[in-house]
Amino acid sequence: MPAKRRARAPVFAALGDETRLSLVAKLCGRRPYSISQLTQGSKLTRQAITKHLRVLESVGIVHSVRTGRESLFEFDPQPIEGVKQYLDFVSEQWDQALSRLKSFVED
Amino acid sequence: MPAKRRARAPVFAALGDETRLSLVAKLCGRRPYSISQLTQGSKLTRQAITKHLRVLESVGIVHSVRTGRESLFEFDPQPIEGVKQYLDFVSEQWDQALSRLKSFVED
DNA sequence: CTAATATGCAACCCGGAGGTTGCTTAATAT
DNA sequence: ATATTAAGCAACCTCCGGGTTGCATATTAG
Repeated sequence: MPAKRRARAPVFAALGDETRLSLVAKLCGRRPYSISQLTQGSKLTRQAITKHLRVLESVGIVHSVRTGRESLFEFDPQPIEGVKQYLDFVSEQWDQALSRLKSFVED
Repeated sequence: MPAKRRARAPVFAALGDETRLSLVAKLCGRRPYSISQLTQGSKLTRQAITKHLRVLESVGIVHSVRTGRESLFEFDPQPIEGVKQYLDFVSEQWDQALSRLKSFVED
């Protein structure tokens, strides 16, 4: 279980950036976007966006396929699901702790 | 909505570290821990642990109360819940995208 | 064939994150 | 009264993250 926790930190870290969060928001809603498309509207450089995409890719939130002269990025849900499980675990532990406290006070 | 997303990046970032994840895991399960207690078993210095706790505190995942000569840290669930909402949003968008793709293919 | 477009690669900058050590101060135990 | 124990503060170090610029390369448009 702590092994799983260890594996999740990088996913959280990858989500810990505004730019990457907005990339995820775009990619989870529609099909593949090219790097240029994802750069449109951003104040950042194409290279900066590329770096962010590689970070997301490194933890499996996204994957890329090179087609012709452009590389298309697509969302991948698994890591997000994993991380949600961890958060559910935390919430559950907390609820149980509250329950224990409550029954202790009532005695 | 993008304003909310902006506010969530720091929470994800705070969770994007193994040490802090394990601190959260401890704190969400039982009541207050002092800094010394949280340092027990860790290979890190008390000061390092303190810094991590301050990071968690800065995004509201945890709060501290000074009692006597020790300061006790306690878990706070709200930021985690907020972040879960964001992840649920992402999952939902993705599911909808899949649905649209499916009905497109079926036509 | 040539120009334009989409990326990749590498060097470089800067600031902050994660960690340590050393010293000080406050509270409690003896 | 004194020794311990719990923390806070500050300086310092190293390394990586986020960004940029510049140049090279591969596709595709005309």
